[in-house]
Amino acid sequence: MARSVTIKTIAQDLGISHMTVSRALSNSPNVRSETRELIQKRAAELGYVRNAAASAMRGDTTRIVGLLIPNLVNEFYARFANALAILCEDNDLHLITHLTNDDAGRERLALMKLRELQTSAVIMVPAPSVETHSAHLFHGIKTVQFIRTQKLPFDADSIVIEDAQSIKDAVHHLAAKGHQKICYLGGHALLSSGRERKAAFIAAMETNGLPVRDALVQTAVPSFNMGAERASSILSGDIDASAIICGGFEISNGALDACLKADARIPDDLAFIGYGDPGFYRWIQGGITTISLPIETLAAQALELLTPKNAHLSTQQHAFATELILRNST
Amino acid sequence: MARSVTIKTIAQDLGISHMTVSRALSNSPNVRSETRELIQKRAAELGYVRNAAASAMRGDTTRIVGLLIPNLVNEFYARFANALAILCEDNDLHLITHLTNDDAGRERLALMKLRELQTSAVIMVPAPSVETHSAHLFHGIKTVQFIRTQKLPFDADSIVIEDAQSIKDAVHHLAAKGHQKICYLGGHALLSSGRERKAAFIAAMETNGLPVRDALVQTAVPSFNMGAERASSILSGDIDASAIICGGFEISNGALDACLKADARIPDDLAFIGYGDPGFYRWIQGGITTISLPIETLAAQALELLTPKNAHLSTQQHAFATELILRNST
DNA sequence: ATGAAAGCGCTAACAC
DNA sequence: GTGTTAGCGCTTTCAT
Repeated sequence: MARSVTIKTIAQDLGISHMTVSRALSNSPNVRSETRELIQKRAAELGYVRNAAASAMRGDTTRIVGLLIPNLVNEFYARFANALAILCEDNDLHLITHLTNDDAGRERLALMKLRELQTSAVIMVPAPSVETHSAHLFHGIKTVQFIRTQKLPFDADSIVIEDAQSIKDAVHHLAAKGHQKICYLGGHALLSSGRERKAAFIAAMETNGLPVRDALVQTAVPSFNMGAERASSILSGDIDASAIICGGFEISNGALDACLKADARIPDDLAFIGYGDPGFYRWIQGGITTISLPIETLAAQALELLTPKNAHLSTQQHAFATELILRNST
Repeated sequence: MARSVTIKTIAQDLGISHMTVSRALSNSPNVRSETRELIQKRAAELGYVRNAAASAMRGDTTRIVGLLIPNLVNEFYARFANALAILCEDNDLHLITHLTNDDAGRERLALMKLRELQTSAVIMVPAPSVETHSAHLFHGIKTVQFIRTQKLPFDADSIVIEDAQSIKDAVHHLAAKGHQKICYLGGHALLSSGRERKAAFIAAMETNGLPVRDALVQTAVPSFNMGAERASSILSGDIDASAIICGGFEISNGALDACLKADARIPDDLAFIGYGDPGFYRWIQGGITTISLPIETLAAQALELLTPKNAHLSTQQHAFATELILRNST
C-alpha cells in the first residue's frame, strides 16, 4: 500500500519546504497566492487530507463528540441519535456512539475509550448506578447529561424532560372521560424521574378527587417486560383498572405489546396513554394517545451546550416540556 | 485545566525513564515485575489513559470503524447499527456513524472526515449515484459495502440480501390463498436490487399462471411516500389488485401507513406482505406478514470482513437469505 | 515570503 | 532490566 500523502510528500513533489505547504493549506496570508494555488491544486490531485492524529497531538481539539446511550433499538434513542448525527455532520464534528445497555461498567469502558481518542465532548444518558465514577474518567471532556441525572464527580450541564404537566394532563383527560381507576406504570423511586412522575400522577388523581389505591401505582425497574407484565395483570383483572398511563419508553412499548397480544379492545376494554411517540403509535389501534418529547429540540440543545462559546460559570439544568398527544386510545 | 497525564508524567513522578513506563504499561516482559506493578498502580491512580493520537501517528491501527448509513430512523438501519455497535464494543473498536441521507455528496464528506481520523475500516450503504468516487477517498480504508452495491474504484467485499426466493414465496403464498391480482411495489430498475426483486416477482407470477399486467408492477425511486401513494391507488381502485407485496423498507412502511389510515381491513380488503420486520409489525392488525432480514448475522459478517486476518485475494460477495414470515395480514 | 527547529506522546531500535 | 534517541505529521516560533 502506497504511503499516505502528507505535507512533506507534497513539499517534496513540488520541491519546496513542507512549511510553505502547511501555510498554503491553512490559507495563511504569508504565502504568495500563486504558490498557494499551486499547492492546493496539487494537494487535491494527490488526495491529501490532513492527519487528525498529528493535529490532536499538538493539542488542537479533535472535534470528536461521544454519545453514550442505552441502545438504538428504542425509537426515542434512535431518533435522538439521528438528530444529533445530522447536527454533527453539519457542524463538522465526529460522532462516536457507544451503547451502554444501561450498564455502569460498559459506560466506564466507553468513557475510557473516548478519552484515549482525546474526545472533546460527551453527551450521555447516564446508566443507573449507586457508585459515582472517578473524576479521571471525564478529564478534559465537556460533559452533558441527557434525560437522566446522575451524581457526577463534577458539575455538568444536563438536559431533562419536564413531563409532570403532561402526566397531570393525562390524568385530567382520562378523568374527564369518566375513568376512576387509572393505573400508573412507571420507574421506581430510585430514579428521580420515577419519583417526579409518580408524584405528578398522585397529585393529579387527588386533584380529580380520585382514590389512589396502592395497586394503581405500579413502579419498578423500568423495562419492556415490566410494562408487559403489569398490563397483563390489568387485563386479567388482577389489578383493577380501566386505564393505563405509562411513565417510560420501554414500559409503554411493553404494556402496549401485552394489550395487542391479548387482543384488548382499546379504549373500550382499557384506555391507554403511552410514553414517547414512536412512529407506529400513530397507526395502531387508530392511533395511541401518548406523551411526546421534542426530540429535535433536545438534540439541538445538547449540541449547543457542547460548543465552547457557551461556557457559563454555573451548571445549568435545561428542562424541556413534553406534550400530551390525544389520539384514539383514550 | 491540569495537563493530561502521560507516560512522561508518570516517569517523572516515579523518577524513572518514560520508556520503562511505556514497557510496563504494555506488559513487556523486559521490566522487573515489581517495577511494573508499581507503575501500573501509579498509572491507575493518576487516571492515565494512552493517547490514541500518538499511537496513530506511529502508524498503529486506530481501530476506528466508520458506518455510513442513510439514517437511523428506519428501523432496519437502527437495528443494524445497534448490532454493529455492540460488536464494536466487544471488539474494542470505535464506531463512528455518519448519516448520508442517501446523498453522494454527504457520503463523500463523511469519507473524507473518516480519512482524517485514519479510520481503519468502513461499512457503507452506498448512496445511489451515477458518479464513481475517486479512489483517493478510500485510501487505506478497508471497505465493505452493505445491502447495496455501487461501482467503486477498487474491489470491495459486499454483503447483500438474497430476497428473490422470499419474494417468490410471497407470490406462491398469496396465489395459494386464491389471489390473482397481486401488486408488487418496489424500487426502480436503476437499482440492481430493484431489478432482481422485480424479476423474481414476475417469474413467480408466471410460475403460478397469473397474468402480469403493467399496473401490477409498480416501481419508482423507493420511498415512504411512494409506498403510501401506490397503496392508496390500490385502495381507491385506481389500481386493481387484491394483494400487495412490498420490495423495500420505506415502501413497506409507507404502504402500511396508507392502509391503516384508510382503515382498510387486512387481509379482507387487501392482503399485505411487508418488507423488513420492524418490531411493531408483529403487533398491528394481528401481525403483518413480511420478509424478514437476518440483521444480527449481517452485522456479524460485516465486522468479520473488516478483521485483517480475513484478507482474501478475491473480492467476495456475501449473500444472506431473507425469510418470509407468515402472520395475519395475508 | 519562505525555511529550520522544536515539540506534542508514544514505541522500535539501539545502547549499556 | 533500564535508558537514550529518533521519528511518525503538523504548526508555532524564530530566523532569514
